[in-house]
Amino acid sequence: MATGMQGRGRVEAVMRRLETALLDGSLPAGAQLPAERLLAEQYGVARNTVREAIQRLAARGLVRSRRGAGVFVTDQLRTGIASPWSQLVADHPALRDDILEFRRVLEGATAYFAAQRANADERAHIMALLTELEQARLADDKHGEAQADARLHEIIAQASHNTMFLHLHTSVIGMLREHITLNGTGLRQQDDATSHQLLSQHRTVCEAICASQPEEARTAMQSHIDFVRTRVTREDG
Amino acid sequence: MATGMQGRGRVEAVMRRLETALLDGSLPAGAQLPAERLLAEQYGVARNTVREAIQRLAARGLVRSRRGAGVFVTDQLRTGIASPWSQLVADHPALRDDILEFRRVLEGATAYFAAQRANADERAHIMALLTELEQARLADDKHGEAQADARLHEIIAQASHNTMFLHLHTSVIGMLREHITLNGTGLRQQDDATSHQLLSQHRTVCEAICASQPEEARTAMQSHIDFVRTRVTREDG
DNA sequence: AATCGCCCACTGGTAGGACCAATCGTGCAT
DNA sequence: ATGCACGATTGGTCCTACCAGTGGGCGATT
Repeated sequence: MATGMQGRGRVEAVMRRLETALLDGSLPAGAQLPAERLLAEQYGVARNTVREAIQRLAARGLVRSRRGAGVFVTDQLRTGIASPWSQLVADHPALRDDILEFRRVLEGATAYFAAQRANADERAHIMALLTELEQARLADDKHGEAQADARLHEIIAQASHNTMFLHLHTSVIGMLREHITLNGTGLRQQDDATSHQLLSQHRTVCEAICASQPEEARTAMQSHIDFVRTRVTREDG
Repeated sequence: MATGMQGRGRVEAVMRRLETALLDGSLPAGAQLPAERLLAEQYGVARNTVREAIQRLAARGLVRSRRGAGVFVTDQLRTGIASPWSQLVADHPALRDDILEFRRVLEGATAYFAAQRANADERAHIMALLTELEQARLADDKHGEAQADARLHEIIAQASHNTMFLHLHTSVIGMLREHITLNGTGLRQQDDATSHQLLSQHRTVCEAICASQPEEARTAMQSHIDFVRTRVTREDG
């Protein structure tokens, strides 16, 4: 053993060394790691240990290994740390269906209670966001459209005046959005027809909420989610 | 090799299988995974492969391994969604209303999907727990009654075949139960009349589920939650 | 000489063995 | 009944061997 690496947690020790190399720039993005056999010899550990350390880094998206070629550093340091769910969502497409199914129930109930309890300010805010969404669509601003969409659902969750719905909304839907932006499996509203339908659905939901019609708000929101679901489930990996 | 696991990505295949077990509840939080040697034999792969898969799960915080003891499932999936709540619900009892309102929606939908998708085993399990609940009541076994009640709701959540409902159930409802038992604000069934009504409600829910009547199951479950809500909100402070 | 194609060294991926060290239940001795 | 020692079990590490893509270099072809 060339190095003074102690017996407790050799895998973690190797992983930390590699992490350090990633952070201090000695292993920049795109670089190729030394061969596993070489790393094992350099660190004075077995190749198994090196492999397990690399597996842990790969699980966090820091490196990516290609059989026959080598292990390469990704640029995931910028994209931030993903929650444990996002990886699960990526690996298990069935989970996406479950989430969308849950979202249908959750957002339906959220719209229901929002229609029941939204105050004047919140209604005004909702309508403002709706017009903002409308203008973003007219301006063909996809990014602003998505942003306004997110904020609209957010304020509706807030208007439900239920902490559970609000928090679950931000965490679950945020998780789903994270997955979408990470993997690029966008339900992308590239075509104008889809975009227009989405806008129309949003308008129906908002009007129902502002007219204090809970049942209508729920069914409108659920129809909206159903529409999104049809757009997202037909592809898949 | 025992299983038909192809040569491409055996580590990932093992990891997915374990993830699936984590998601569908067959490996609940705190449970111990089978021994690595056993998993290797079961999956028809080398122990190295199993270890590397476990390392990847450990890197995401889904499991934690203790030398000499075993590999254990963490509650990362639950805390990822429900983390700040257990403290908040203790500090702000008003949240309980929000939780009960949410629970009404959640368990209603859970019963709905359970009635839609429960298989024969799960239906049998549900009915078995129902009779168990019945006998616990006849024996005046309050503790056993509460236990059977919890397990009944749990298996219903499992029968919904939606991982989101299952995990939210175990986290949110579990948290609520914990809070209830801790603070002693037991809604429960001091008087026989209440206990009898609860049992009757449970029977209605179970029968609707086993008869594949989603709408009836949902309304029955929501009536049940409403009943619980009236019993819990009038007391305490 | 330029180009194409094959081959082999190198890479990660998997297998299966052996041994060490921490843990925990069991049964014996007190 | 209590406490201690032992051993079976488990994860941690090491080793060797072999399989399977990758890619570059070398030779044959044009």
